[in-house]
Parts: sequence; structure tokens; C-alpha cells
Amino acid sequence: MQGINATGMEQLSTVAEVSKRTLYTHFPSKDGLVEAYLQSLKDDLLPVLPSPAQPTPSPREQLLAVFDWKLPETTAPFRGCPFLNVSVEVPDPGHSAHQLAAAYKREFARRLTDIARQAGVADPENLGEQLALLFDGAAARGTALNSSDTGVCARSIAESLVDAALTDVGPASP
Amino acid sequence: MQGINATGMEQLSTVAEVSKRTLYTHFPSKDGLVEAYLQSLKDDLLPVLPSPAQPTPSPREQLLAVFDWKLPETTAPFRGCPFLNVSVEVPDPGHSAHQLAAAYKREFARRLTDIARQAGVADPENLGEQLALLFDGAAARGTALNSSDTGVCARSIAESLVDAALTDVGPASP
DNA sequence: GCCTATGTAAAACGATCGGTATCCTTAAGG
DNA sequence: CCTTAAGGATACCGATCGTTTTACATAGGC
Repeated sequence: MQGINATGMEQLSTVAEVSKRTLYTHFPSKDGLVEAYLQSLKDDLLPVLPSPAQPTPSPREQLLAVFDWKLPETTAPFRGCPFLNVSVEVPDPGHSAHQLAAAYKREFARRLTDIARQAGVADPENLGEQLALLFDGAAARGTALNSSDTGVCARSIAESLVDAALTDVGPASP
Repeated sequence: MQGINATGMEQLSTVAEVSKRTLYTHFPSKDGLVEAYLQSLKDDLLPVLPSPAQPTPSPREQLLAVFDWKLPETTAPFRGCPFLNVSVEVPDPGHSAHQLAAAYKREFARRLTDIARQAGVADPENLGEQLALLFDGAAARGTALNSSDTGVCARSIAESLVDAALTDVGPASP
């Protein structure tokens, strides 16, 4: 990726192997296409809430999993979180793409909060927000430094926060 | 601010009350102007290292001060850290503006590391990197959510990290 | 008074981009 | 075979942007 503003419709139609005309029959405008793209990303990237009928890992693993990034083995520079990037590339808070990014970030924290709450953490909102902030820090710093190593730094902090919150509950909660 | 890409030279010359021609006699290009702007920001925003001949606050205060943001009382939306924004708006890792932002971010962490080292922290590099990551998280998340409240969340995490690192040293170190 | 230098205002240029229209090929259905 | 609908390639349009150039104003040195 190279940023939204630097990506033209011409280029998109080329790599999609679709004419620009067909592109504009499927999407009303570039803004609409960006929104659809972000919506699809949303479903792919949001942390999955624990489902009752699944081999669920421990809450600790669930909360820390967001810091284990599986990178595509490309030569492209590391670009962090697409939603953070959108909120920078589209500064207008009233723009739909910016609002969509904000909604994603809120939902992201909410899911972490839900996992924490189900695990019996005392202040799940606080832990969820803290972990989300750590994630965003790792993503943003990774973008600036062109490195994904920031994830392990964030994870180490997250481990101490999660462990502290979970030991307050007691290792064997009802 | 509204982002680098969205700010034209026309607008700059207008608010600077200077003709576009004079602008181009002082700066070789828009890239050059952006570089100069970032350089000036660098000197203003980097955490100040403790100087021997100053009424120095405690190391704890110094390390946590970066999370106390003094906001101009404008109606403009909160835009986080300009250097993080640049690294997103100029995705090319080879571009001078991108590299300047990366250099700032490294220097930022290095200064925190220096303060931690002078305070006798066991692993100052780790603490400096952790605090820098927290700062970037607060800035990035603040940009996405259009709020500066993320600073207090980051500061609370930072307090626990700093306090843990300083109590390992012992409250009364030699 | 005149020359030069410097700056302003504004036009103009080339490039790029989002978006639309035009022309052509292709393939299915009768 | 003919019609028709859909899509591909591409030219085009208007706008914007970075940059340069042109024309004009102003002020100091001789």
C-alpha cells in the first residue's frame, strides 16, 4: 500500500484488471470505494469475540493475540494500521472515511473490553482502552520507523497489564 | 492543521502574507519547506534533557511530562503528533520527510532513555522505547478519535511502568 | 532623476487526478 | 445471421497543484 491519496483510480482499475468504467458502475465514487474497502477490512481485522461453540483460547491469549502480527512476506514497507492511516490521510472529522476509522477504533477497544469483562477483570473498559492504545502505538510507531518490531514491545507491556488485571481476579475465578 | 498534502503553496503564501515568488526564493520546493518546518518543530517538541544548572524536576516527572499536552484553545480538530502524521502522509520510506520523522521518533525515545538511565533504571532502553510507544499510541488514537483524552490513559500506563522501574532501583538511589 | 534590486500580484504552464463519454470488441439469445 | 447488452481501452473534461514567468510597484544608492 502507498496511501489513499497516492492511489489513483487508474491504478486501481489496472491492478484489478477491470476497466475504469466497470469500477464506476460498482462504486459511486472514490470515496464510496474507500468506504467499501474499509468496511471489508473491518470484518477481517476486528478481534474475534469468543464464541461459545469454539475451542476458545484463554482470555489472556485472546487479549494478547492482537499484538502477534502475521506479515505478508512482501518487500513493501510496513504500514501499520490502515484505519489509523485513514484518519491521518483524511483529516476532516466529518468525512465518512474518517468517521468509519473512528468507529472501527472504538469497536476494536469494545471487543477487547468484552473479552476482559467475560474474564472477570475488575475494570474491563480501562483494560480494553489501554490495550487498544498499546496496539495503536505499536502500529503508528511501526509506520514511522518502518518496522513491525514495535509489536513485541507493545505486547510485553500488554502482558504485564493483562496479568495484573487477571491476578486481581484470581487465577481460578468461578 | 489539515495535513501536508491538503495544504497548498497558495494557502501558505497567503497566510504568511508573502508572495509565492518570495516563498520559492526562501525554499527550493514544497518538500524543502516541509523539511524546514519539521526541523523547526523538532527543536520545539523534543523532550528537554535535564540540564545540570536548572531546577530539575524528578525523573518521574520528566518522563511523565510528555503525556501532559497543552492544547491551544482552538476549534480545530485534534491532530496528534505531526511527525507520525508525516510518516503516514509521505509513505515512501526513502523520502526525506519520512526519514526526518523516523529520526525524530528515534531521538524522542533516546531522550527518554537518557533520562531513565540517569535515574538509574535497570533497562533504560526498554523503558524509553515503552514510553515512546505509549506516547505514539496516545497521539495516533487521539487523531483517530478526535480527542486528546488518550493522553491520560497513556499516562496512567506510563506511571505504572515508571514507578515499577524506579522502585527496582530503590527510592533512594546513591 | 535614474538605475538597480527586491518584492508583490497574477497569469500561465505542465502534470495529475477524479470522473465521464466515446468507440470498439465480444458473446449470448433469438 | 442479426440484435443487443456489457465490458474494455482510451480520449476527454474540469479542477487542482506545484512551479515558473511576466508585468508592475517601491525604495535605496549614485
